[in-house]
Amino acid sequence: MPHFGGNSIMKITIAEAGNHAGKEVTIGAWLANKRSSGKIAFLQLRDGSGFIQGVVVKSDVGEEIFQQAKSLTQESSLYVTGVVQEDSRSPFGYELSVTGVKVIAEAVDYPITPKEHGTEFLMDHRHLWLRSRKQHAVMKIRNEIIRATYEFFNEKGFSKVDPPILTGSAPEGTSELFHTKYFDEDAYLSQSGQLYMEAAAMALGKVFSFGPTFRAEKSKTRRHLIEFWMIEPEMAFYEFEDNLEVQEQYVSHVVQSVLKNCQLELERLGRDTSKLEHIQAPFPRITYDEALKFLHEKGFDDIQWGDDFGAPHETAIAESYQKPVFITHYPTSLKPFYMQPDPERGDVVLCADLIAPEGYGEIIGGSERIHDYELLKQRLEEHNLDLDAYKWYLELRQYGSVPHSGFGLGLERTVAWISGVEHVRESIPFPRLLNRLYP
RNA sequence: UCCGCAGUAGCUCAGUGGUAGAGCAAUCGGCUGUUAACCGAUCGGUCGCAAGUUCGAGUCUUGCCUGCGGAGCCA
Repeated sequence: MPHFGGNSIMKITIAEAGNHAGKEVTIGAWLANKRSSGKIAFLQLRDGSGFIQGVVVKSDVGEEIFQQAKSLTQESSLYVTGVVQEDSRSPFGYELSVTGVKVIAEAVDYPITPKEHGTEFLMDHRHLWLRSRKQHAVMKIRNEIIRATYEFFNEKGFSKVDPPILTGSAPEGTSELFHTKYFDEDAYLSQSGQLYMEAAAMALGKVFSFGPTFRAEKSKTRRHLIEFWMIEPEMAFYEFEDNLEVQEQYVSHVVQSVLKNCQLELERLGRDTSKLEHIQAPFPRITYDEALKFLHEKGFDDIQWGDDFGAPHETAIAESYQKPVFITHYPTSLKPFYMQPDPERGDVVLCADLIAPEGYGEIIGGSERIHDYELLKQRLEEHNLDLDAYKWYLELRQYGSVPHSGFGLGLERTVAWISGVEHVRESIPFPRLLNRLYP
């Protein structure tokens, strides 16, 4: 028997295999799948860093090790020792010529077999489903998007600021909030950190947040989660147009980073990368009025000025562009109280939604914020909001108010779009859905 | 909440009123380059739950439960 984990054989990860070609190494791994014949066996190994095939040849390892390899069960954990071989037949470029296998823990009757499964079954086994090649690839892309986000904002001089998750008042009156108790008081789970980020921008200039948000909406579509993650930048002295430029640069940077650093993952997902390659700033912009005219020309007669766009409308608009498209200057009545009116037209606000291509819907909502104290107070009253609860927010306009803008990007929709997965439930490790709180 | 579809073996499904089926998984055997490997055999069932129609219900009717797809709302 060969030795395992001893001093003479280096323990490496699969991702590092290319640096050890021709050398004998040990890999801690799980058995994703296996195939075998009378005299050769193929072990599909994964260790989180990647996937590699182990080849066990009976005439090389002898009867005992060969029989052991043949009897391994799916998802058993192993220390596999072997020689790293460059091999053009492997999509990864390398194989492991196995010299020995040590079982750490045997897995009996792993539920997710290498065949097709339904959504309910896979979601019930989400804790195991994450191990599959496709889900692994989506999680790696999610991680790359997060990494590229920090990189982008750090390079641009932003500071990361963390708004609270437990809040006493509703940032927006529209969405349903999760209610909880804060000792004897009522409290709500945050559905946006924006108002706090505005305060932070007055302290630190350019800031961004990255955290979970909660919407108790009975939404049941491929674009909705109950708990999802948002990136919310807020910038002092940035006006409407400055805001759009940050957004298109940020989204472009994220897409290009994934293209550069996640090639294997995109390939494994079968993503058509040609549709991502030209995602470069600037992005097209159309106003709400222009979008409405376009929709009427397309034959949508179910919508008139002052109505919000539905999913079919957004998709129709997105389909006529190769890039994400900004829809700007929505009617004031459709948008939250804090958005700055267009100085040339009081009935629309300086806002923009960014609609992703290929039917993934709105990935960003943003606007210039009202910085005039009297106007903001008036809007709060118009929306029947409690002035006491918003006292601190109004004070931002009393002490050195400046023009400022910001936006919120929905991480899961962005992951789903870039990965090309159909549903946002696959773009977060443990999705919280209308009828699912477990696992 | 509304509209539509579905629930049969561990998984994916076929079975439209007359003996409960297939592929995969599992178990055993065969196979020296497999890529959801393949070939042979074995094992595997409260047909979502309840009531009804019928000589007879997986199949038809009603109610309920669960899930999926979409809508509204939103990122």
